[in-house]
Amino acid sequence: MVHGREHLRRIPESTIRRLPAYLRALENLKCLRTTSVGLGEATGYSSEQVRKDLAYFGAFGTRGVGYDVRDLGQQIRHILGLDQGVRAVLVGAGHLGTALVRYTQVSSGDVEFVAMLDNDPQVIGTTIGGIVVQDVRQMVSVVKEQTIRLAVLTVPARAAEEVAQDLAKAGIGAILNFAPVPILTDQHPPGSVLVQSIDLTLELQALAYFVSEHDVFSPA
Amino acid sequence: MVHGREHLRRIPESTIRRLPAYLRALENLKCLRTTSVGLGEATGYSSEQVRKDLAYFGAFGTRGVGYDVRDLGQQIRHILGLDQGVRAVLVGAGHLGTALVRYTQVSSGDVEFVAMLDNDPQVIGTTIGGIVVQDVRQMVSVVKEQTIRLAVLTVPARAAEEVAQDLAKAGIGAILNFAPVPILTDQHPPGSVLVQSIDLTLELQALAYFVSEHDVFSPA
DNA sequence: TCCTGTGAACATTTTCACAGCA
DNA sequence: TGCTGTGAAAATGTTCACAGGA
Repeated sequence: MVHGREHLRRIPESTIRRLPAYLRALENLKCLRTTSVGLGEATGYSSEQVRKDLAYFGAFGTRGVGYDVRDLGQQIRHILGLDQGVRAVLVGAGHLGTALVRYTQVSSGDVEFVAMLDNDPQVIGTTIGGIVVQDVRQMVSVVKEQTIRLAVLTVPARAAEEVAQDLAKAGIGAILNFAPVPILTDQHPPGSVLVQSIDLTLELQALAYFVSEHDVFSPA
Repeated sequence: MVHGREHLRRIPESTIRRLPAYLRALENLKCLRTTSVGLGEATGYSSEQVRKDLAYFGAFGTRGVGYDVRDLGQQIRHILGLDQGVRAVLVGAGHLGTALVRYTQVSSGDVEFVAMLDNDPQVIGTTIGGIVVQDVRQMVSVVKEQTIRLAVLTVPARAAEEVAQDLAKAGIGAILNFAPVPILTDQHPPGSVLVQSIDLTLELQALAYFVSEHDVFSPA
């Protein structure tokens, strides 16, 4: 017989990936209450999707009324673990890395970059967005000492795998990889480090398919 | 009765999104032939997935042997429409936009940025990565005259929706949106412009969930 | 024998439809 | 009555298992 955690049905990954969008929509709302329809319109998802996603974690709404904006925001922040504060490190302080750090400092609360690393002596020691760039050879100790759980990787493709393996050894929890190459494809055990890759080239090439009007089955 | 295009079963979107990864893997291969297992290892997908994806478009392999690297590359390039050349425009020549253009000039063939736009008089007229930044007010004519089908949007959130609507009016096919806000959520007709959003803040917040060890069901 | 191509089984995700509570 | 919460149905995507040609 089941007891305790009846709620612990597996949460779909796709649900988790939508929660931050709901959170942002709530933060942008001026009013005190909203509905699943309202949240759906603000995020581009369907109202059923919103209700189902939220219901995985409990009954946050009031039937006939809707959701309390402030309370639901706190709930989602708690679910995501943002209420604990999340520390991140950027590895590769080139143009892209610099832009990304500046960018998140403006728009994202709750996840904070606490360190930047590079291997270029010209860059090490400079301050970018209020953070002093350190030598990438310090990476393992920086990650361990500051208990950093998230890494954003903006190093050249040739360096990505080695850096990723070192991050794994340092005990990082997840890597957001911008290098145009798959990393950590054979982990032991698999999945101990979560890798999420964003690859501009691949995204653009996929979009090319959808905008091209040619016949795919005509001879190459 | 069905005749002609028997092959025109619907292609899964997820298949399309993997094709560029296969293409890159093929381009990095030194040898003349490979197999679905080889392509799987190079991309991180399963060999069954590779075979199924490719088989949607025809029989490109040879049983018992595998795939011809050069030929399969050409086939995928053709399927994606890359063999026609794809022109893209960047809107928002700030730090992030600049980094992205430089980045793709290095790593991505076949999709080419042919124009950059901004609204800052200080930036308009400057040359970035060999491209002269033009006034964003020229956008519609630039897109139409150069028959640009892809746009990358790196403008501030408050400007994103307006720019996106203008891009839609100009007849753009797809937008890769980096602004932290949903765009074109109510199109008429829906789906005439394909929108793909990449939102660093949302990605980081989602990863926060997977790396946090707290109990989601404990009180907030 | 080797590796592709593919129907069938399985898994996941989304949408539908409505019961149930304020 | 209005809007949430939720099983059931539908759609989508992945893995399995093997038939079949080189």
